[in-house]
Amino acid sequence: MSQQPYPFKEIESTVQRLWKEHHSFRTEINPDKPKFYCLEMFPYPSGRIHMGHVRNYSIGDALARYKRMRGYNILHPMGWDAFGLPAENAAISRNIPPATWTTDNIAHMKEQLQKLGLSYDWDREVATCLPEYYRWNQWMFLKFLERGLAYKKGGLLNWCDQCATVLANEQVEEGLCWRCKSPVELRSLEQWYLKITDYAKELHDTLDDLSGWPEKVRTMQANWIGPSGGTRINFSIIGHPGHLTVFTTRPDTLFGVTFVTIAPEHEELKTLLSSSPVREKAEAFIHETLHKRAAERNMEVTEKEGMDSGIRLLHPLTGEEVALWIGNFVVAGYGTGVVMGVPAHDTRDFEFARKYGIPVKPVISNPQATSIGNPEEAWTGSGTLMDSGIFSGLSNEEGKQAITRHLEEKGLGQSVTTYRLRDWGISRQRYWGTPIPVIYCPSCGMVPVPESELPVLLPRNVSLSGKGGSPLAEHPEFLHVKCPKCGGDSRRETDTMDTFIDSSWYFLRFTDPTNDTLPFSRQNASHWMPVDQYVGGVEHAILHLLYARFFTKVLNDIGLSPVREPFKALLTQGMVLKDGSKMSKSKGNVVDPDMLIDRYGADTVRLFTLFSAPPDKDLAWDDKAVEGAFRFLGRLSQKAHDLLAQGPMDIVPGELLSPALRLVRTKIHETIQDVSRDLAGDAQMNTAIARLMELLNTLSGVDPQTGDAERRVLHEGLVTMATLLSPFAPHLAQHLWSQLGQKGMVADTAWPSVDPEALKRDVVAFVVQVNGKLRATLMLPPATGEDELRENALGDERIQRTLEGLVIKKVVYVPGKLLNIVAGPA
RNA sequence: GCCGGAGUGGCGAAAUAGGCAGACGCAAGGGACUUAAAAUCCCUCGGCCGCAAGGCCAUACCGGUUCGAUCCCGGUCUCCGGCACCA
Repeated sequence: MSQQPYPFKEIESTVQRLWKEHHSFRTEINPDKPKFYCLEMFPYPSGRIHMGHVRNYSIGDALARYKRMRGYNILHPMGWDAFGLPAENAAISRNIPPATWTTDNIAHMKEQLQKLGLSYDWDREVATCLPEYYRWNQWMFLKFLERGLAYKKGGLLNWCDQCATVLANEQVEEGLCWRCKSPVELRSLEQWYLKITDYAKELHDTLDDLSGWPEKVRTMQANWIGPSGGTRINFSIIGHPGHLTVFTTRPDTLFGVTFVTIAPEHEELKTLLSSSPVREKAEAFIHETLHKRAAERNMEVTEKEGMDSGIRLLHPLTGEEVALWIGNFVVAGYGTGVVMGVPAHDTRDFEFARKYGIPVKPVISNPQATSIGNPEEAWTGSGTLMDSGIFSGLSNEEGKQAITRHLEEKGLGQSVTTYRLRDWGISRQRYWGTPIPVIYCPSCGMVPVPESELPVLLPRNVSLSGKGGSPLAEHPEFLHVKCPKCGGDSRRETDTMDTFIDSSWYFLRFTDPTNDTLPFSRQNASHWMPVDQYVGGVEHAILHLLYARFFTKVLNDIGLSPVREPFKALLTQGMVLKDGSKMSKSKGNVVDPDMLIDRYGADTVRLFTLFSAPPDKDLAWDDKAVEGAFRFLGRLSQKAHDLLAQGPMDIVPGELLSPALRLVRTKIHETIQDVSRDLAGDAQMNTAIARLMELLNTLSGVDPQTGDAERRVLHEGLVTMATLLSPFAPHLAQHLWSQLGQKGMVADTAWPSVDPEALKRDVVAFVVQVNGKLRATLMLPPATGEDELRENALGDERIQRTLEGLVIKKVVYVPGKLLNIVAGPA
């Protein structure tokens, strides 16, 4: 038998042509089959695919192909998250229009993906930068506006000077811009928000129902939304009508309040200060604090600073006068932006009180305190209320409830749940995004663009300087427009939308990608939604997945989306590492997928990325280890060649096989069983592939030259191998399938089923232990009973030697598996 | 600080209704074929002791439950990830 090369290039191009001719992966709704929507996170068209993409899409494709063979009607689409900053940067540095840069990148990356042989229905391809897509962003924005879920507000915002744009809180990482890593500062600007906080409770509470999501991601989202149960308490203001409201999780410490602190940027502060004796000083302090804060954003914890505002409040229960301080440590956007200061029972308040000489009043007994008098630190544990009027003597848990109830009865407070989550700022002063469909009229004010005038097209001929400000404001034909209401001269909104909007509903568009009257029809979405399996990087665990859930809920509320949760199951794949860190251009440790495909073929690259680590773990790239996958496919290809070199053969039903060949058949069917089990549960593709390697190891012991029986068993083994391998290395699988005389496409073949006869073994290995330690393995029929097994074990020389001088005290028997003899000295 | 997750050979990793620890692959060593190399094939491959048969130790560490623990329970250490002046 001659040794043959593994002609992967020829195989892969032939098979890819075959798929194209057969339209193998075109999606058609088939009501006779259960549906399965398999989706991988669509890429940003940066120019070239990287190993992270290869891994993401290899995992998704294996699942889609497996489900297809399991008889599901598959939706497996792909598209492009095509708006974003890099296109503008490329335009500035290389003088190419963003649209051209993006389109070229898409063309190139599509070619790369096609070389991998992924089973996408390319007829459903979408690109978010096309008007056919982004007009629906605008349409949805108008729906949000109608429902009061989009609003414009001024305020201090995170500003990245480098990118010349506003960033959402979610896009600030340790004080740095998530994209360019330069420091973020605060700027006062007006911008559009989406009211995601209206959905905070549902987004949080329904996380429990997402049983197909990794625990890790659910926890991350829960922490991000950050619910916190507490009480709002009103403090009236001396010399002013109304009151200031604080939020606290410790109403039990209310009697320990010795001051109240307000955030420097709090909306009411300016008005209150008008009557303050230290107004000018306070305003200077506020100004200084806010600027310092922006500059020090990326520092760990800023030193606590504050000043007495001169304003005085009244304690709601004791009626005592309490000073209102302005403090740099109070977060304006959380709770009410005002906190009560209880230095005796809060470490921050304690630190602050010490620094400024504010009294400390303990109201919760500390069982660990060594002396009465001025404590050395805040006691934040539990204890009994003291010096708390009628509440003294209660435990602090009782105190929380009693004080809150009391405040509620008197109309001085209420029990509430606050969330850390804040509204989503979506305005961007950038060009390459969806124009916000709003017009400003001098007489009518803000006027939404009428639905019939959508899309508001993004003009092509815009000059980009990168110098800040919105580029669309420099484009007169875009900017100047007549008011839709009164026809007067007006201006368009020149901000564009955050690109996270684009990816917040693309999975719905895939169910109906060419619809030109709606973003998608409810009928098509009802058939395919929810996404049964979503696959992507864990870096999107919070932002993208939260926004997508939010959009799906809103679209459900307006009657469009048939579901409230978009993704039934989520698989977050690990990163691809090289030399211990993530592959990146800046580290110079990238491995180019094209080069690998050229050298080893797509099947090898796919197989290796799936084999080398479980999908959810990080994958350490190893150039040498790739060759293991390549060798496996080469040996498999060789084995098929060896068999076919023997010419055609007849099938003999019910043929009696030699014991050795029966064991080979057992292995074939065990492999079917094991691979099926690996893929059915948590997508253990690495072990599934290991089993296929084991099967080939077994098959390589069968020589087709020996006889017809050998050839027939080998044929069964290789046909089985082709079907089981098809999700992972689809080109070679199809090639073997055809070579072995099978009809049609292996991708459309039913997943093989186990022959229970083949699984039966004459003998199995029984483990014999003495005191829990393995001392012998006995090959006996699987049905061997306890007495018989015991007899055999005691007849074994090694067991006898071990038991010498010992008395048997007990024997444990596990049917079909094990015997443990417990023995000890007499 | 709070919340998650993970610690198994030289390396990537297997194995848990508690029952042979290290499947599969990489690397390494030895051998066959070859003028030679590549490719391929065969053997060895957690540590220690032993000529061998075999024995002892070993799943981060300490302890517990059990006939039996990588798996369950309690404690300790380390690493990774997320959030963080959130009241």
